[in-house]
Amino acid sequence: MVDRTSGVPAFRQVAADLREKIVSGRFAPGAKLPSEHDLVGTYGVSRPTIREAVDVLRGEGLVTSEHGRGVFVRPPASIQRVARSRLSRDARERNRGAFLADAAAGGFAPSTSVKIGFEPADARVAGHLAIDEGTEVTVRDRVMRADGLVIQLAVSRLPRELTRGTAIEDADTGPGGTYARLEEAGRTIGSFAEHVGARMPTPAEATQLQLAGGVPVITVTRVAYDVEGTPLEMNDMVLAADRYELSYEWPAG
Amino acid sequence: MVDRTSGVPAFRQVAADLREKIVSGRFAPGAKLPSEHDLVGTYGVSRPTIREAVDVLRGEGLVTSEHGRGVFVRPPASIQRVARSRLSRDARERNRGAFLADAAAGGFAPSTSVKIGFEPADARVAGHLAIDEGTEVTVRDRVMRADGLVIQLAVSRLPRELTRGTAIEDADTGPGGTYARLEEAGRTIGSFAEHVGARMPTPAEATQLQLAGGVPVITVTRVAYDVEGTPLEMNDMVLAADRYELSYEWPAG
DNA sequence: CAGTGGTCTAGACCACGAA
DNA sequence: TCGTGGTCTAGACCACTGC
Repeated sequence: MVDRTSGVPAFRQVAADLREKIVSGRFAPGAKLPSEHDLVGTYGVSRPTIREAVDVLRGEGLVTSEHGRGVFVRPPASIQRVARSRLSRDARERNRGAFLADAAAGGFAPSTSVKIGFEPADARVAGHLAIDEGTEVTVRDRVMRADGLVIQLAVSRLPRELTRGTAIEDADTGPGGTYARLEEAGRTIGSFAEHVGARMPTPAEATQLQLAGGVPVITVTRVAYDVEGTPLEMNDMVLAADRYELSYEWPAG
Repeated sequence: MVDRTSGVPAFRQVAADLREKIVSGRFAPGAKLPSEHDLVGTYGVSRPTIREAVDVLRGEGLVTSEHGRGVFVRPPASIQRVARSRLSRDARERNRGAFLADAAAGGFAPSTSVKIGFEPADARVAGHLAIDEGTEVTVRDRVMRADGLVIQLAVSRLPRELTRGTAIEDADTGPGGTYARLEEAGRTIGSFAEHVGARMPTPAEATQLQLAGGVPVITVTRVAYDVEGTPLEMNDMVLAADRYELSYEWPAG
Protein backbone atom coordinates (compact mmCIF):
# COMPACT_ATOMS: atom_id res chain seq x y z
CA MET A 1 0.00 0.00 0.00
CA VAL A 2 1.20 3.49 -0.75
CA ASP A 3 1.58 6.32 1.76
CA ARG A 4 -0.68 9.16 0.65
CA THR A 5 0.72 11.63 3.18
CA SER A 6 4.42 11.41 2.29
CA GLY A 7 4.28 13.74 -0.69
CA VAL A 8 6.05 11.13 -2.80
CA PRO A 9 3.94 10.34 -5.89
CA ALA A 10 2.18 6.98 -5.71
CA PHE A 11 3.74 5.66 -8.91
CA ARG A 12 7.22 6.42 -7.56
CA GLN A 13 6.48 4.60 -4.32
CA VAL A 14 5.29 1.58 -6.29
CA ALA A 15 8.34 1.76 -8.59
CA ALA A 16 10.68 2.02 -5.59
CA ASP A 17 9.07 -0.98 -3.90
CA LEU A 18 9.23 -3.12 -7.02
CA ARG A 19 12.81 -1.99 -7.68
CA GLU A 20 13.85 -2.98 -4.18
CA LYS A 21 12.27 -6.42 -4.65
CA ILE A 22 14.21 -6.82 -7.91
CA VAL A 23 17.66 -5.69 -6.77
CA SER A 24 17.35 -7.64 -3.52
CA GLY A 25 16.58 -10.77 -5.52
CA ARG A 26 13.04 -11.31 -4.21
CA PHE A 27 12.05 -11.08 -7.86
CA ALA A 28 14.82 -13.13 -9.48
CA PRO A 29 16.23 -12.45 -12.97
CA GLY A 30 13.81 -13.80 -15.56
CA ALA A 31 10.97 -14.03 -13.04
CA LYS A 32 7.51 -12.72 -13.89
CA LEU A 33 6.18 -9.79 -11.90
CA PRO A 34 2.62 -9.96 -10.54
CA SER A 35 0.07 -8.92 -13.18
CA GLU A 36 -0.95 -5.27 -13.36
CA HIS A 37 -4.36 -6.32 -12.07
CA ASP A 38 -2.76 -7.95 -9.01
CA LEU A 39 -0.56 -4.92 -8.37
CA VAL A 40 -3.66 -2.70 -8.41
CA GLY A 41 -4.93 -4.76 -5.50
CA THR A 42 -1.58 -4.91 -3.73
CA TYR A 43 -0.90 -1.18 -3.73
CA GLY A 44 -4.44 0.19 -3.81
CA VAL A 45 -3.95 2.45 -6.84
CA SER A 46 -5.47 2.50 -10.32
CA ARG A 47 -4.04 0.60 -13.27
CA PRO A 48 -2.67 3.68 -15.07
CA THR A 49 -0.69 4.42 -11.91
CA ILE A 50 0.67 0.87 -11.83
CA ARG A 51 1.58 1.16 -15.50
CA GLU A 52 3.39 4.43 -14.84
CA ALA A 53 5.44 2.70 -12.13
CA VAL A 54 6.32 -0.17 -14.47
CA ASP A 55 7.24 2.38 -17.15
CA VAL A 56 9.83 3.81 -14.76
CA LEU A 57 11.43 0.40 -14.26
CA ARG A 58 11.37 -0.27 -18.00
CA GLY A 59 13.13 3.06 -18.55
CA GLU A 60 15.84 1.96 -16.13
CA GLY A 61 16.29 -1.26 -18.06
CA LEU A 62 15.26 -3.40 -15.07
CA VAL A 63 12.25 -5.12 -16.68
CA THR A 64 10.84 -5.93 -20.09
CA SER A 65 7.18 -6.48 -20.83
CA GLU A 66 5.76 -9.02 -23.26
CA HIS A 67 2.29 -8.47 -24.59
CA GLY A 68 -0.10 -11.15 -23.43
CA ARG A 69 2.51 -12.85 -21.23
CA GLY A 70 3.61 -10.50 -18.47
CA VAL A 71 6.38 -8.27 -17.18
CA PHE A 72 9.70 -9.95 -16.53
CA VAL A 73 12.87 -9.08 -14.62
CA ARG A 74 15.54 -8.60 -17.25
CA PRO A 75 18.51 -10.94 -16.92
CA PRO A 76 21.97 -9.42 -17.46
CA ALA A 77 24.22 -10.28 -20.44
CA SER A 78 27.61 -9.11 -21.67
CA ILE A 79 30.29 -9.75 -24.25
CA GLN A 80 33.90 -8.79 -23.72
CA ARG A 81 35.91 -6.98 -26.34
CA VAL A 82 39.63 -6.23 -26.19
CA ALA A 83 40.95 -3.29 -28.15
CA ARG A 84 44.72 -3.39 -28.21
CA SER A 85 45.21 -6.87 -29.59
CA ARG A 86 42.09 -6.70 -31.70
CA LEU A 87 43.58 -4.72 -34.56
CA SER A 88 47.03 -6.27 -34.67
CA ARG A 89 48.44 -7.27 -38.05
CA ASP A 90 48.74 -10.85 -36.81
CA ALA A 91 45.03 -11.09 -36.21
CA ARG A 92 44.26 -9.47 -39.57
CA GLU A 93 46.35 -12.02 -41.41
CA ARG A 94 44.24 -14.84 -40.12
CA ASN A 95 40.84 -13.20 -40.40
CA ARG A 96 38.80 -10.90 -42.55
CA GLY A 97 38.80 -7.93 -40.20
CA ALA A 98 38.31 -6.72 -36.70
CA PHE A 99 34.74 -7.90 -36.24
CA LEU A 100 35.38 -11.41 -37.46
CA ALA A 101 38.45 -11.54 -35.24
CA ASP A 102 36.24 -10.62 -32.28
CA ALA A 103 33.79 -13.32 -33.28
CA ALA A 104 36.49 -15.96 -33.44
CA ALA A 105 37.64 -14.97 -29.96
CA GLY A 106 34.10 -14.88 -28.58
CA GLY A 107 33.04 -18.19 -30.08
CA PHE A 108 29.87 -16.98 -31.81
CA ALA A 109 28.81 -17.39 -35.44
CA PRO A 110 29.32 -14.07 -37.23
CA SER A 111 27.76 -12.66 -40.39
CA THR A 112 27.69 -9.20 -41.91
CA SER A 113 25.91 -7.34 -44.69
CA VAL A 114 27.37 -4.30 -46.40
CA LYS A 115 26.07 -1.37 -48.41
CA ILE A 116 28.61 0.71 -50.35
CA GLY A 117 28.10 4.34 -51.32
CA PHE A 118 29.83 7.62 -52.04
CA GLU A 119 28.99 11.03 -50.60
CA PRO A 120 30.53 14.43 -49.89
CA ALA A 121 32.11 14.84 -46.44
CA ASP A 122 30.14 16.85 -43.90
CA ALA A 123 31.88 18.99 -41.28
CA ARG A 124 32.34 16.21 -38.74
CA VAL A 125 33.70 13.72 -41.26
CA ALA A 126 35.96 16.35 -42.80
CA GLY A 127 37.34 17.17 -39.37
CA HIS A 128 38.18 13.57 -38.47
CA LEU A 129 39.70 12.79 -41.87
CA ALA A 130 41.51 16.14 -42.15
CA ILE A 131 40.02 16.84 -45.60
CA ASP A 132 37.96 19.70 -47.00
CA GLU A 133 34.21 19.67 -46.49
CA GLY A 134 32.53 18.32 -49.63
CA THR A 135 35.41 16.03 -50.63
CA GLU A 136 34.07 12.70 -51.91
CA VAL A 137 34.29 9.86 -49.40
CA THR A 138 33.63 6.14 -49.78
CA VAL A 139 31.00 4.90 -47.30
CA ARG A 140 30.77 1.28 -46.15
CA ASP A 141 27.57 0.82 -44.13
CA ARG A 142 27.69 -2.50 -42.32
CA VAL A 143 25.34 -4.52 -40.14
CA MET A 144 27.06 -7.18 -38.04
CA ARG A 145 25.34 -10.20 -36.60
CA ALA A 146 26.32 -12.79 -34.02
CA ASP A 147 24.33 -16.00 -34.14
CA GLY A 148 21.73 -14.16 -36.26
CA LEU A 149 21.26 -11.34 -33.73
CA VAL A 150 22.24 -7.86 -34.92
CA ILE A 151 24.93 -6.79 -32.52
CA GLN A 152 26.72 -3.83 -34.09
CA LEU A 153 26.17 -1.14 -36.73
CA ALA A 154 29.26 0.36 -38.34
CA VAL A 155 29.69 3.08 -40.95
CA SER A 156 33.20 3.34 -42.30
CA ARG A 157 34.33 6.36 -44.34
CA LEU A 158 37.55 6.91 -46.33
CA PRO A 159 38.63 9.57 -48.79
CA ARG A 160 37.54 8.24 -52.18
CA GLU A 161 41.05 8.71 -53.59
CA LEU A 162 42.35 6.01 -51.22
CA THR A 163 39.81 3.40 -52.30
CA ARG A 164 39.54 3.83 -56.06
CA GLY A 165 40.51 0.60 -57.78
CA THR A 166 40.75 -1.38 -54.52
CA ALA A 167 38.54 -4.09 -53.02
CA ILE A 168 37.46 -1.52 -50.41
CA GLU A 169 34.78 -0.50 -52.91
CA ASP A 170 33.55 -4.11 -53.12
CA ALA A 171 31.15 -5.75 -50.68
CA ASP A 172 33.84 -8.28 -49.77
CA THR A 173 37.12 -6.56 -48.98
CA GLY A 174 38.94 -9.90 -48.82
CA PRO A 175 41.32 -11.37 -46.22
CA GLY A 176 42.33 -8.88 -43.55
CA GLY A 177 39.62 -6.40 -44.47
CA THR A 178 39.90 -2.71 -45.26
CA TYR A 179 43.12 -2.17 -43.34
CA ALA A 180 44.95 -4.93 -45.20
CA ARG A 181 43.89 -3.38 -48.55
CA LEU A 182 45.13 0.02 -47.44
CA GLU A 183 48.52 -1.43 -46.54
CA GLU A 184 48.73 -3.21 -49.89
CA ALA A 185 48.18 0.19 -51.50
CA GLY A 186 51.20 1.47 -49.62
CA ARG A 187 49.41 3.23 -46.74
CA THR A 188 50.86 1.64 -43.61
CA ILE A 189 48.63 1.97 -40.54
CA GLY A 190 50.53 3.79 -37.82
CA SER A 191 48.03 4.27 -35.02
CA PHE A 192 44.41 4.24 -33.99
CA ALA A 193 42.25 6.55 -31.90
CA GLU A 194 38.83 5.70 -30.50
CA HIS A 195 36.32 8.23 -29.14
CA VAL A 196 33.71 6.60 -26.92
CA GLY A 197 30.33 7.97 -25.82
CA ALA A 198 26.85 6.72 -24.95
CA ARG A 199 23.29 7.87 -25.58
CA MET A 200 19.78 6.52 -25.97
CA PRO A 201 19.14 4.88 -29.35
CA THR A 202 17.12 6.43 -32.15
CA PRO A 203 13.96 4.47 -32.99
CA ALA A 204 15.71 3.09 -36.10
CA GLU A 205 18.66 1.86 -34.02
CA ALA A 206 16.35 0.36 -31.41
CA THR A 207 14.62 -1.64 -34.14
CA GLN A 208 17.80 -2.78 -35.90
CA LEU A 209 19.60 -3.77 -32.71
CA GLN A 210 16.39 -5.25 -31.25
CA LEU A 211 16.92 -3.18 -28.12
CA ALA A 212 14.51 -3.48 -25.23
CA GLY A 213 13.47 -0.31 -23.45
CA GLY A 214 16.04 1.30 -21.20
CA VAL A 215 19.11 -0.01 -23.03
CA PRO A 216 21.49 2.73 -24.22
CA VAL A 217 23.92 2.43 -27.12
CA ILE A 218 27.67 2.89 -26.94
CA THR A 219 29.05 4.99 -29.78
CA VAL A 220 32.63 4.51 -30.90
CA THR A 221 34.33 6.60 -33.55
CA ARG A 222 37.59 4.95 -34.52
CA VAL A 223 40.11 6.79 -36.68
CA ALA A 224 43.02 4.97 -38.32
CA TYR A 225 46.15 7.01 -39.09
CA ASP A 226 49.19 6.23 -41.22
CA VAL A 227 52.72 6.45 -39.82
CA GLU A 228 52.87 10.19 -40.56
CA GLY A 229 49.65 10.82 -38.64
CA THR A 230 47.45 11.37 -41.70
CA PRO A 231 43.91 10.02 -41.14
CA LEU A 232 43.05 7.18 -43.51
CA GLU A 233 39.69 5.93 -42.28
CA MET A 234 37.00 6.72 -39.73
CA ASN A 235 34.50 4.18 -38.46
CA ASP A 236 31.32 5.12 -36.57
CA MET A 237 30.10 2.15 -34.58
CA VAL A 238 26.90 1.76 -32.60
CA LEU A 239 26.78 -1.06 -30.04
CA ALA A 240 24.05 -2.34 -27.73
CA ALA A 241 25.28 -1.38 -24.28
CA ASP A 242 23.90 -4.52 -22.63
CA ARG A 243 25.95 -6.76 -24.89
CA TYR A 244 29.34 -5.02 -25.05
CA GLU A 245 32.18 -3.93 -22.84
CA LEU A 246 35.21 -2.18 -24.32
CA SER A 247 38.66 -2.70 -22.87
CA TYR A 248 41.76 -0.61 -23.38
CA GLU A 249 45.24 -1.05 -21.98
CA TRP A 250 48.29 1.16 -22.10
CA PRO A 251 51.66 1.50 -20.36
CA ALA A 252 52.10 4.15 -17.67
CA GLY A 253 54.42 7.09 -18.02
CA MET B 1 -3.95 15.13 -36.68
CA VAL B 2 -3.34 11.42 -36.19
CA ASP B 3 -4.37 8.66 -38.60
CA ARG B 4 -6.74 6.33 -36.77
CA THR B 5 -6.70 3.70 -39.52
CA SER B 6 -2.95 3.11 -39.77
CA GLY B 7 -2.70 0.77 -36.81
CA VAL B 8 0.15 2.88 -35.41
CA PRO B 9 -0.71 4.01 -31.86
CA ALA B 10 -1.71 7.66 -31.63
CA PHE B 11 0.98 8.52 -29.08
CA ARG B 12 3.66 7.08 -31.37
CA GLN B 13 2.39 9.11 -34.31
CA VAL B 14 2.51 12.25 -32.16
CA ALA B 15 5.99 11.36 -30.87
CA ALA B 16 7.25 10.70 -34.42
CA ASP B 17 5.86 14.03 -35.66
CA LEU B 18 7.39 15.99 -32.79
CA ARG B 19 10.69 14.10 -33.18
CA GLU B 20 10.81 14.97 -36.86
CA LYS B 21 10.21 18.63 -36.06
CA ILE B 22 13.06 18.52 -33.54
CA VAL B 23 15.72 16.73 -35.60
CA SER B 24 14.86 18.80 -38.67
CA GLY B 25 15.38 21.96 -36.65
CA ARG B 26 11.81 23.27 -36.88
CA PHE B 27 11.93 23.14 -33.07
CA ALA B 28 15.43 24.49 -32.42
CA PRO B 29 17.64 23.44 -29.48
CA GLY B 30 16.44 25.19 -26.33
CA ALA B 31 13.08 26.09 -27.91
CA LYS B 32 9.84 25.52 -26.03
CA LEU B 33 7.39 22.98 -27.44
CA PRO B 34 3.72 23.96 -27.68
CA SER B 35 1.92 23.40 -24.36
CA GLU B 36 0.25 20.05 -23.78
CA HIS B 37 -3.08 21.85 -24.03
CA ASP B 38 -2.18 23.19 -27.48
CA LEU B 39 -0.95 19.78 -28.64
CA VAL B 40 -4.29 18.27 -27.61
CA GLY B 41 -5.91 20.64 -30.09
CA THR B 42 -3.27 20.12 -32.78
CA TYR B 43 -3.44 16.34 -32.86
CA GLY B 44 -7.01 15.77 -31.68
CA VAL B 45 -6.12 13.35 -28.87
CA SER B 46 -6.51 13.52 -25.09
CA ARG B 47 -3.92 14.98 -22.77
CA PRO B 48 -2.74 11.62 -21.35
CA THR B 49 -2.00 10.57 -24.94
CA ILE B 50 0.00 13.76 -25.53
CA ARG B 51 1.88 13.16 -22.29
CA GLU B 52 2.68 9.59 -23.36
CA ALA B 53 4.14 10.96 -26.60
CA VAL B 54 6.27 13.49 -24.72
CA ASP B 55 7.38 10.71 -22.34
CA VAL B 56 8.77 8.84 -25.36
CA LEU B 57 10.84 11.86 -26.40
CA ARG B 58 12.03 12.39 -22.85
CA GLY B 59 13.12 8.74 -22.74
CA GLU B 60 15.15 9.33 -25.88
CA GLY B 61 16.81 12.32 -24.26
CA LEU B 62 15.44 14.72 -26.89
CA VAL B 63 13.48 16.99 -24.53
CA THR B 64 13.35 17.99 -20.88
CA SER B 65 10.28 19.26 -19.10
CA GLU B 66 10.24 21.96 -16.46
CA HIS B 67 7.30 22.12 -14.12
CA GLY B 68 5.32 25.31 -14.60
CA ARG B 69 7.45 26.45 -17.54
CA GLY B 70 7.11 24.03 -20.41
CA VAL B 71 8.82 21.29 -22.40
CA PHE B 72 12.09 22.25 -24.08
CA VAL B 73 14.28 20.79 -26.81
CA ARG B 74 17.43 19.69 -25.06
CA PRO B 75 20.60 21.37 -26.31
CA PRO B 76 23.69 19.15 -26.71
CA ALA B 77 26.79 19.43 -24.48
CA SER B 78 30.08 17.60 -24.20
CA ILE B 79 33.47 17.61 -22.51
CA GLN B 80 36.48 15.95 -24.03
CA ARG B 81 38.72 13.64 -22.06
CA VAL B 82 41.98 12.12 -23.26
CA ALA B 83 43.24 8.94 -21.65
CA ARG B 84 46.80 8.33 -22.72
CA SER B 85 48.33 11.62 -21.65
CA ARG B 86 45.97 12.00 -18.73
CA LEU B 87 47.78 9.69 -16.34
CA SER B 88 51.36 10.53 -17.26
CA ARG B 89 53.82 11.13 -14.48
CA ASP B 90 54.46 14.61 -15.86
CA ALA B 91 50.85 15.59 -15.35
CA ARG B 92 50.80 14.04 -11.88
CA GLU B 93 53.80 16.06 -10.80
CA ARG B 94 52.04 19.30 -11.47
CA ASN B 95 48.60 18.34 -10.16
CA ARG B 96 46.86 16.42 -7.46
CA GLY B 97 45.58 13.57 -9.63
CA ALA B 98 43.86 12.60 -12.80
CA PHE B 99 40.64 14.48 -12.26
CA LEU B 100 42.30 17.74 -11.38
CA ALA B 101 44.56 17.31 -14.40
CA ASP B 102 41.44 16.98 -16.55
CA ALA B 103 40.02 20.08 -14.96
CA ALA B 104 43.12 22.10 -15.66
CA ALA B 105 42.98 21.01 -19.30
CA GLY B 106 39.27 21.69 -19.60
CA GLY B 107 39.39 25.08 -17.95
CA PHE B 108 36.70 24.53 -15.33
CA ALA B 109 36.85 25.01 -11.56
CA PRO B 110 37.15 21.60 -9.90
CA SER B 111 36.29 20.42 -6.41
CA THR B 112 35.96 16.99 -4.83
CA SER B 113 34.70 15.42 -1.63
CA VAL B 114 35.93 12.09 -0.33
CA LYS B 115 34.67 9.40 2.03
CA ILE B 116 37.19 6.79 3.22
CA GLY B 117 36.27 3.30 4.39
CA PHE B 118 37.43 -0.29 4.65
CA GLU B 119 35.55 -3.40 3.58
CA PRO B 120 36.08 -7.02 2.55
CA ALA B 121 36.50 -7.61 -1.19
CA ASP B 122 33.53 -9.11 -3.00
CA ALA B 123 33.97 -11.45 -5.96
CA ARG B 124 34.23 -8.72 -8.59
CA VAL B 125 36.74 -6.64 -6.62
CA ALA B 126 38.76 -9.72 -5.73
CA GLY B 127 38.91 -10.69 -9.41
CA HIS B 128 40.15 -7.30 -10.58
CA LEU B 129 42.71 -6.94 -7.79
CA ALA B 130 43.82 -10.60 -7.94
CA ILE B 131 43.26 -11.10 -4.21
CA ASP B 132 41.16 -13.53 -2.21
CA GLU B 133 37.51 -12.75 -1.62
CA GLY B 134 37.11 -11.22 1.83
CA THR B 135 40.55 -9.58 1.90
CA GLU B 136 40.34 -6.10 3.44
CA VAL B 137 40.39 -3.27 0.90
CA THR B 138 40.63 0.49 1.36
CA VAL B 139 37.71 2.31 -0.28
CA ARG B 140 37.90 5.94 -1.41
CA ASP B 141 34.42 7.11 -2.44
CA ARG B 142 34.71 10.40 -4.29
CA VAL B 143 32.29 12.94 -5.75
CA MET B 144 33.85 15.27 -8.31
CA ARG B 145 32.44 18.64 -9.28
CA ALA B 146 33.14 21.07 -12.10
CA ASP B 147 31.97 24.61 -11.49
CA GLY B 148 29.78 23.25 -8.69
CA LEU B 149 28.03 20.68 -10.88
CA VAL B 150 28.59 17.03 -9.94
CA ILE B 151 30.19 15.51 -12.98
CA GLN B 152 31.69 12.21 -11.91
CA LEU B 153 31.40 9.59 -9.17
CA ALA B 154 34.45 7.44 -8.47
CA VAL B 155 35.02 4.59 -6.04
CA SER B 156 38.65 3.58 -5.73
CA ARG B 157 39.67 0.33 -4.03
CA LEU B 158 43.15 -0.91 -3.05
CA PRO B 159 44.35 -3.83 -0.92
CA ARG B 160 44.57 -2.42 2.59
CA GLU B 161 48.16 -3.64 2.96
CA LEU B 162 49.23 -1.17 0.24
CA THR B 163 47.70 1.85 1.94
CA ARG B 164 48.45 1.36 5.65
CA GLY B 165 50.48 4.27 6.92
CA THR B 166 50.17 6.28 3.69
CA ALA B 167 48.22 9.42 2.82
CA ILE B 168 45.95 7.22 0.69
CA GLU B 169 43.97 6.66 3.89
CA ASP B 170 43.59 10.43 4.33
CA ALA B 171 40.99 12.59 2.65
CA ASP B 172 43.75 14.57 0.95
CA THR B 173 46.24 12.25 -0.72
CA GLY B 174 48.57 15.17 -1.46
CA PRO B 175 50.35 16.22 -4.67
CA GLY B 176 50.03 13.67 -7.46
CA GLY B 177 47.25 11.75 -5.74
CA THR B 178 46.99 8.05 -4.97
CA TYR B 179 49.35 6.95 -7.73
CA ALA B 180 52.15 9.23 -6.52
CA ARG B 181 51.80 7.82 -2.98
CA LEU B 182 51.96 4.26 -4.32
CA GLU B 183 55.17 5.03 -6.19
CA GLU B 184 56.69 6.63 -3.08
CA ALA B 185 55.95 3.37 -1.30
CA GLY B 186 57.99 1.54 -3.94
CA ARG B 187 55.12 0.29 -6.13
CA THR B 188 55.91 1.68 -9.59
CA ILE B 189 52.88 1.93 -11.87
CA GLY B 190 53.52 -0.15 -14.98
CA SER B 191 50.27 -0.04 -16.92
CA PHE B 192 46.58 0.75 -16.89
CA ALA B 193 43.50 -1.00 -18.22
CA GLU B 194 40.06 0.55 -18.61
CA HIS B 195 36.83 -1.38 -19.12
CA VAL B 196 34.06 0.81 -20.53
CA GLY B 197 30.31 0.19 -20.58
CA ALA B 198 27.05 2.14 -20.43
CA ARG B 199 23.67 1.72 -18.76
CA MET B 200 20.78 3.74 -17.43
CA PRO B 201 21.49 5.37 -14.05
CA THR B 202 20.11 4.18 -10.75
CA PRO B 203 17.81 6.73 -9.08
CA ALA B 204 20.62 7.61 -6.66
CA GLU B 205 23.02 8.29 -9.53
CA ALA B 206 20.40 10.30 -11.42
CA THR B 207 19.98 12.52 -8.34
CA GLN B 208 23.69 12.93 -7.61
CA LEU B 209 24.66 13.63 -11.22
CA GLN B 210 21.55 15.78 -11.73
CA LEU B 211 20.71 13.75 -14.82
CA ALA B 212 17.70 14.63 -16.91
CA GLY B 213 15.54 11.81 -18.23
CA GLY B 214 16.95 9.76 -21.07
CA VAL B 215 20.61 10.35 -20.24
CA PRO B 216 22.64 7.17 -19.70
CA VAL B 217 25.79 6.87 -17.64
CA ILE B 218 29.16 5.67 -18.87
CA THR B 219 30.84 3.24 -16.48
CA VAL B 220 34.62 2.95 -16.47
CA THR B 221 36.55 0.47 -14.36
CA ARG B 222 40.21 1.41 -14.41
CA VAL B 223 42.81 -0.97 -13.02
CA ALA B 224 46.38 0.16 -12.31
CA TYR B 225 49.12 -2.48 -12.43
CA ASP B 226 52.73 -2.39 -11.27
CA VAL B 227 55.58 -3.26 -13.63
CA GLU B 228 55.19 -6.98 -12.89
CA GLY B 229 51.52 -6.88 -13.79
CA THR B 230 50.22 -7.10 -10.22
CA PRO B 231 47.01 -5.05 -9.75
CA LEU B 232 47.45 -2.18 -7.30
CA GLU B 233 44.18 -0.26 -7.55
CA MET B 234 40.78 -0.40 -9.21
CA ASN B 235 38.60 2.64 -9.77
CA ASP B 236 34.90 2.41 -10.64
CA MET B 237 33.80 5.64 -12.28
CA VAL B 238 30.30 6.73 -13.27
CA LEU B 239 30.03 9.62 -15.76
CA ALA B 240 27.08 11.48 -17.23
CA ALA B 241 27.02 10.40 -20.86
CA ASP B 242 25.89 13.80 -22.14
CA ARG B 243 28.92 15.50 -20.61
CA TYR B 244 31.77 13.11 -21.40
CA GLU B 245 33.57 11.56 -24.32
CA LEU B 246 36.47 9.18 -23.72
CA SER B 247 39.40 9.05 -26.12
CA TYR B 248 42.02 6.36 -26.45
CA GLU B 249 44.99 6.14 -28.80
CA TRP B 250 47.44 3.37 -29.48
CA PRO B 251 50.03 2.41 -32.09
CA ALA B 252 49.15 -0.20 -34.71
CA GLY B 253 50.88 -3.57 -34.93
C1' DC C 1 -11.50 -19.19 -23.67
C1' DA C 2 -9.46 -16.35 -19.77
C1' DG C 3 -5.62 -13.62 -18.54
C1' DT C 4 -2.22 -10.55 -19.88
C1' DG C 5 -0.38 -6.13 -21.35
C1' DG C 6 -1.35 -1.98 -24.93
C1' DT C 7 -3.97 1.98 -25.87
C1' DC C 8 -7.15 5.74 -24.96
C1' DT C 9 -10.62 8.88 -22.86
C1' DA C 10 -12.51 12.84 -20.10
C1' DG C 11 -12.21 14.51 -16.72
C1' DA C 12 -10.08 15.97 -11.65
C1' DC C 13 -6.87 18.29 -8.41
C1' DC C 14 -2.23 19.80 -7.34
C1' DA C 15 2.42 22.35 -7.54
C1' DC C 16 5.30 25.43 -9.79
C1' DG C 17 6.64 29.72 -12.56
C1' DA C 18 5.95 34.13 -14.23
C1' DA C 19 3.55 38.25 -14.60
C1' DT D 1 -3.83 35.18 -11.11
C1' DC D 2 -3.18 32.22 -14.90
C1' DG D 3 -0.82 28.98 -17.70
C1' DT D 4 2.23 25.35 -17.25
C1' DG D 5 3.37 20.49 -16.34
C1' DG D 6 2.64 16.54 -12.48
C1' DT D 7 -0.38 13.21 -10.68
C1' DC D 8 -4.39 10.27 -10.49
C1' DT D 9 -8.92 7.97 -11.35
C1' DA D 10 -12.38 4.56 -13.26
C1' DG D 11 -13.48 3.00 -16.58
C1' DA D 12 -13.34 1.30 -21.99
C1' DC D 13 -11.81 -1.55 -25.94
C1' DC D 14 -8.11 -3.96 -28.33
C1' DA D 15 -4.31 -7.50 -29.33
C1' DC D 16 -1.55 -11.07 -27.93
C1' DT D 17 -0.54 -15.57 -25.35
C1' DG D 18 -1.50 -19.92 -23.80
C1' DC D 19 -4.60 -23.38 -22.29
